[in-house]
Order: sequence, then C-alpha cells, then structure tokens
Amino acid sequence: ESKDHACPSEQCPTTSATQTFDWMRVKRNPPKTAKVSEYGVVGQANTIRTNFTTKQLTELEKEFHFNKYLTRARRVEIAATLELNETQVKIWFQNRRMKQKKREKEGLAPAAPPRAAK
Amino acid sequence: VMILRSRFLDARRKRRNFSKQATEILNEYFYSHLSNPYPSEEAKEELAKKCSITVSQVSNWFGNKRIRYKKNIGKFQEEANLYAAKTAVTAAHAVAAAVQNNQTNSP
DNA sequence: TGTCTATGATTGATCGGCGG
DNA sequence: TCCGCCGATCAATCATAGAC
Repeated sequence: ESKDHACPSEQCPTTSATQTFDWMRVKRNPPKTAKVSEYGVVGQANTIRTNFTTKQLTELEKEFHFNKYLTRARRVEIAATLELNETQVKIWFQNRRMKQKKREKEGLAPAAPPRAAK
Repeated sequence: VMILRSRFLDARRKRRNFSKQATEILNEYFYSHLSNPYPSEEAKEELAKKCSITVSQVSNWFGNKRIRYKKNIGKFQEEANLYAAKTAVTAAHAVAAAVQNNQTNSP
C-alpha cells in the first residue's frame, strides 16, 4: 500500500513540502503513429493525437457491437477500410472495452445503498 | 470547424463543480500525499464516499490535479502551503518521525 | 453581456505487468 | 521473444461554470 520513497533529506523549514517528486517529472514518449503512405516512409513526426472522424468512429462502434474482440484478420480489414493503423484499431477496441466496463460498473452501484440499516 | 464536433452532445456538457467540502477533502488528500498522490482503489472508494461522488470522478480529479499541478507548480504553491499547514502529518512523515525518535531516544 | 480562467470529462495513446 | 489485453495513467482538448 503506502510505499513512500524518495525523501532525500528534508530540512526546509520555510518552504514546506514543496519538492519536486518523481511523479512530477514523468514524461510520456510521443505517439509513434508513423503514417506509412504508399510510398515508403512519409515519416511524419506524428507527435499529435489522432482525431478520428465521425465515419471512423461510427464504423468502429458498429463493429464493437458485433464483436467486443477482434481477430487479426478483422483488424487488418477494418484498418484498411478506415485508413488507420492496425495498432490504432487495436487500441481503440481496448479503450472501448474499458469504457464499456466502466459504464457497466457506474450504472449499477451509485444507485442506492441497499442494506444501510440505521 | 465544420468538423461538426460530432459528439457535440458529449456527456461532458452539463458539468457540475464538486461541492466546496468535496474539493476540500480531495485537496487534503492530494497535498498530504504530494510525494505520491496516487490513491489506491480502496482509497478512491473511501474518498468517493466522503465526497459523495463516484470513483471515476475521484480518478478524474486526481488525474487532472496531477497533470495541472506539475504543469505549473508555482501556481499551486499557495494552495500547497495552505493544505500542508492544515494537514497534520502524512503516514510517511509519521513513520519518519517515529524513526527519528527511535534514533534520538534509545528505548 | 462578453471575455478569461478554473475545472470536470473524454479519449487516443503510453507504461508496466501478466499470460500464452 | 513477441503479442494482445488489462488497469492505470498521461496529456491534450472540449465545453461549461464561475470570476470579473
């Protein structure tokens, strides 16, 4: 549970607990969504978040209702159809499943405390 | 722009700010665990109950808080000191203090 | 009433761990 | 050793509530 760490030496009476802990330095690597156009590498330093179109999202959503999980073949097919990477399709399904799970949990608990007695 | 914000009817539209006391509770936890502001699932559930919000909302709050805090530490300096003073001691500090006492006062 | 800022929610993508 | 999934998180952005 509580596994605190990194506490070099604290002796700042004036500036209290305002140090720079490790979590504040965490930096995620930029997306490697290298878009590979027909011709070789159009190495676009895609360091930006892809914005799926409504059409793509609609198709993905439709597919999700059909199957919560994708087969390799289906993934390739969908990626080609929607012009996305297989990875993007894979990740989309993963996130979609998590979203589904979250919704199911949210819509069945915060309702009302059954046996709360008094 | 014409890219009709398709989900222009996201659920995020009608947003509700948390109650003053809920924010108070969340901030107290955040600043008293500034060295590692990552509440466990159990801790989140407890916070959610105390704040009368969902666990997901607690997660969102901490996620936003951590990102925004490290993005501009200076902007939160005042708030940090406020809660640091308001909060007695963290478990970590308590342990550290205990260790310190043990070393100075041989039992 | 019209900005500008604070803040809750959403989401494509990353990180670390696990199992096959 | 590689791959997919899970759970948690990051980070950027959306849209609104609140401050002024």
